[in-house]
Amino acid sequence: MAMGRPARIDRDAVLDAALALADARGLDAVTMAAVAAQLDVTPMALYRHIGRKADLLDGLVERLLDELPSTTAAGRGDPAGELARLGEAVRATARRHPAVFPLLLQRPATTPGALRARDAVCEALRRVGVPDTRVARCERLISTAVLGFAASEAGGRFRNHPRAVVDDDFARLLELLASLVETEATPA
Amino acid sequence: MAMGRPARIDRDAVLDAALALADARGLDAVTMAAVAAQLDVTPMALYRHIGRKADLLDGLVERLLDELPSTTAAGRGDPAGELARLGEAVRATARRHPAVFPLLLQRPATTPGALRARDAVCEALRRVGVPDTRVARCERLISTAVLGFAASEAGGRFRNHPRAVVDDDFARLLELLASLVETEATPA
DNA sequence: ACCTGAACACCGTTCAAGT
DNA sequence: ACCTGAACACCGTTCAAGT
Repeated sequence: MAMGRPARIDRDAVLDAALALADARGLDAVTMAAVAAQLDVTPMALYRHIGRKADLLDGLVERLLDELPSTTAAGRGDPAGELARLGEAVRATARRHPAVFPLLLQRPATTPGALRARDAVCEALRRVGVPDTRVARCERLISTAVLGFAASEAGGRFRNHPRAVVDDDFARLLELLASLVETEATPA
Repeated sequence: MAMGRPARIDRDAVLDAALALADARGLDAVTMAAVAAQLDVTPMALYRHIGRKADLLDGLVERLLDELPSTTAAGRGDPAGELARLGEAVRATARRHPAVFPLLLQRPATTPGALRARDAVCEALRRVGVPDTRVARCERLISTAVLGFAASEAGGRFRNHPRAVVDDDFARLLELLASLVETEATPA
């Protein structure tokens, strides 16, 4: 039934353009006009595909969440290994999208992408032996600490520390979280 | 030498008005026009007192940092006590200024206020027995974890968890950090 | 159905001018 | 020295109109 002319852009194309702009020139550069220009379209054309600019930003956050690791069939690894994998994936996303990343801490963890990322961590925790009653809290603590670190790094809070120092800090954080997991995984 | 007419506003008054606006109606409401209106002045009058809007935002962040606890002569308390004091102070500031708080993770920790807050933590760590060579890293880990948690809370990431759950999560985080401090404070 | 032109209210910022 | 009026380039968003 759908008739009229063929679409030149869609929601995905809009988010692609906006994310590229944010990565290259920062969040302030993500303007309706600039995004539209990348797509060879007028700013008004965007409104058919995204409700308003706030939705566009939400869409960018969702894009980052989709980059985070979902459940992999990784062997029944040790906690430290699982954590290192997760942690580096989060940092890699933060480095790819430093302008958007800090927004992750400002949205409730209830979007599809957030649930997916959360479940991946929860599943890893269960696989590693954390009892069901402890999994949720454990996940919140780990995600918050790792996100907080990565957001700090992406936001530039460690700007004047050498990379090696930041890497060592992160390694120490992961050790600390591994000790948390081990405590929780050990039957009282 | 200074002549001309008396000033009706100053930098401090501008920051007061902007912070009140941010607290009451969010960061988007902090507009040059809105801040000026609170002060019964035109928007252009603000530019003599703050360079540009970005500086105004930096000034708000500095205000929050100034609220954080500086060195107190608290007795040679245990690590857990020191951490609880610090942690609750940070969360209280986050709750007072939820719109501005997340910006804390997006500025290098090199402003006067940031240095003051950092030194307070470092001093507490030394007081509690952490050797000088370990203090800096320990402070970064603690500050990042606490700031990340508080920013998540202020930003609304835990919006749909009951307050009691969030409080328990925070208590668990402090325990974890206390174990870090204890490890560092114990001579190898 | 999808995009555009015209229009609107607002935004940050400058600069010369008033007091 | 401090504030304002006028002006500018830009911003998000609407709506009716074109195809």
